[in-house]
Amino acid sequence: MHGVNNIMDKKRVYSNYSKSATLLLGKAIQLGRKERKFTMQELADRAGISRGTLASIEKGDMRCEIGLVFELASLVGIKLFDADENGIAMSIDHINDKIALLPKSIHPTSKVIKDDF
Amino acid sequence: MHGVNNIMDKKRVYSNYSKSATLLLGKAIQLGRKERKFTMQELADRAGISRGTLASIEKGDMRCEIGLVFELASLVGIKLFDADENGIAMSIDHINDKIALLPKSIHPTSKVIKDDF
DNA sequence: TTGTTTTGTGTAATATATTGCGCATATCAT
DNA sequence: ATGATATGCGCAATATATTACACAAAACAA
Repeated sequence: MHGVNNIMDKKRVYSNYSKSATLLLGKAIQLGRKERKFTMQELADRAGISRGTLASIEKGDMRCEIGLVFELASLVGIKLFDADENGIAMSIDHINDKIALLPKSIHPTSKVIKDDF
Repeated sequence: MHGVNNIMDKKRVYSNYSKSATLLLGKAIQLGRKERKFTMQELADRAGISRGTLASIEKGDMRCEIGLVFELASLVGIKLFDADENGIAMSIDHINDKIALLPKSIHPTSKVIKDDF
């Protein structure tokens, strides 16, 4: 059960930026689906999810699994990240390289050093 | 409870593309966090989530809420959608305009018309 | 090295998402 | 207009994520 009334149901707070991003992605999925003449049921079946979940995602629901959203985006041909020919795997390596150059754990005293320039 | 053994725990299937995208985003969040000298606990507190969830997200867990992932990305300064790229980077209004031009519901017979060119 | 803090990992309890269903409404093809 | 299908939405049951906690190991500062 949720709260005693609907007002108490929401727990988290999201920034407008991430809300817009989620809504945009949902709308893009809906657009891609319609461009390809997929029924909500058809696309949901292809993604292995229920029609209701697809509806939530297209409406920009923040609480859906990121895996489902990205999978749907992939199914309707949305390029999630602008990557070069080698794809995003290469970007992951690149990010790993940059992470390797940073300290593996962050300690409180090291915070001061950063912002002096 | 999950399955009797770990083999049965996984239920969904994801494409390599969306797996890479999720991992890339998690790594980018980790990189942004370290660049800003944030402890995992600090960033988790700012996002209002637990340290364990942040760890899952940074590892590229597909089953986390998209709202949390996007919120974290926003907190460490990741631009989720490049403004003028052709991928997802359309405005919500623009996408709504394009959706309005398409039929509001998809019917089976209309499917044939699409793929003739 | 020594002490301190971060990080990695696992667990049970709780919170929440997802599902499958039914029904009403809207939309489309004819 | 009529029939057929898609969509919107609410519900209870189930599946899953998230949390809080504890512990060990690794990383860092001095």
